[in-house]
Amino acid sequence: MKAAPQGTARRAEIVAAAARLFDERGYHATSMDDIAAAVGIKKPTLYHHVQSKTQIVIWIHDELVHDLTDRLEQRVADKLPRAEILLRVMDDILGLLETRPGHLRVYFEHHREIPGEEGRVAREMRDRYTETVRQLIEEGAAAGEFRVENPGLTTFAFFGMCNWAYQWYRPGGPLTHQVIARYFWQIFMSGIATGPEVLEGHADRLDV
Amino acid sequence: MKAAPQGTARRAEIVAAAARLFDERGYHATSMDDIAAAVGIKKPTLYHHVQSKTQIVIWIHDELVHDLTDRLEQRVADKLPRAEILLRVMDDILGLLETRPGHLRVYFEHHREIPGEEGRVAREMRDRYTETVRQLIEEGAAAGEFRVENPGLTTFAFFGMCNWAYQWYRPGGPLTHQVIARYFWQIFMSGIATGPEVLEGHADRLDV
DNA sequence: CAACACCGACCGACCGGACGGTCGTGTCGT
DNA sequence: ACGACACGACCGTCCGGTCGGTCGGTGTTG
Repeated sequence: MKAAPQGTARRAEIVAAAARLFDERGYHATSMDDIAAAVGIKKPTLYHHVQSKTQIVIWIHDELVHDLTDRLEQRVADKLPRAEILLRVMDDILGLLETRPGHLRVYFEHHREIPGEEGRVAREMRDRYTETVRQLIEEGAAAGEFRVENPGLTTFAFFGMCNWAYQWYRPGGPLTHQVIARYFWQIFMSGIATGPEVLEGHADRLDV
Repeated sequence: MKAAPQGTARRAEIVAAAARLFDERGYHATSMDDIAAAVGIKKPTLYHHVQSKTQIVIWIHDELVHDLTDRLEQRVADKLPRAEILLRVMDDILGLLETRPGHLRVYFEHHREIPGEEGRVAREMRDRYTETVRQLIEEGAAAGEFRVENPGLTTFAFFGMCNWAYQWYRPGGPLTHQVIARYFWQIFMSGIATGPEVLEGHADRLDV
């Protein structure tokens, strides 16, 4: 049971500061003292607002996963074209790198640190998100929109493109997340080969 | 009575065990005691073979980056078709998930823990690898093989697909890394859309 | 072939420091 | 006078790393 959303401003501040520090220095290289200092308070005061370090990770994780899930399910409910939903999913994820800096790294690299029941729930939420996209792709294939042999693998390729961005994307660059999302979506939809002749010949023997 | 493996063998054993533990439990959740136990020795003996925990990370990192770089540059020197080199790069990376389990996670998530000069060199090696692929893509574009507006972004999309695999791929599944590499390469080259009509209409207003 | 020096692999016990977390207390605004 | 917010001082633990020493094998020397 959690306290009712009371010190919401402080809490948001703490989550944002922690996520940024975790992103920059790494989770284990960031002490509770560091987080407190970043918010302008001392450690015991930080513990007045927060139960544990793990709880901050859980907050970061939950904020992200709810944000993403809400948007995705709204679009599915609105019955947007499948290809467009995929485009927007990419944009959602890339956009988070600007609106919630640091959150994605925690989400991808530290979700395993959430123990017990809360960890189970957290991982369930991510699976649900992935599964929704997988179904979208599968339905698109059944409808003849997509050429998909293995929906699971295709989903992994899809998420790989945009999820990987947390490793290199930094806000403030020349390209907005909207532009990047559109670009990746184009590749995912149409590929980069100019013609079939580019693909011929080298299909065999990957073993050597 | 059992003949203790000597010198380099021990070192390889340590690197392999450490990488596997780092992958399973996380780097910071794995103590030097754990690593020692996994090799069947005690901590002081481990330190007889190893300078520091950081050094193990460096070893893991270097093994991987040299392995990848050697293969890639050999293929460039052999003047294989560019599309085929890309296919093989994907297969190299996916293959490492089997031949060097755990190494990729350390490579991606903990390279920032290598400090000072050695960290600089390590990061230079990765950049060189990425840059080689980027040039390959750029040349392919100039040669009319690939349709590429932004080679840098295209490279990120390419690596995203295969690098992300360390998050979900587990050896022993129904699909070999060769099959997955081919599959991802197909998507990267040709996309999944069955026709241009799938792409039309939803190109504007990503802002909302 | 003994006596001895040397050496690499090995380990029990220990150190120093960092870090997550707590306690008791003070200080406001209401 | 009460709760929310703040803090200095402190605790227990864990962990990277070290110290001093044992053991067994391998020359080397008379």
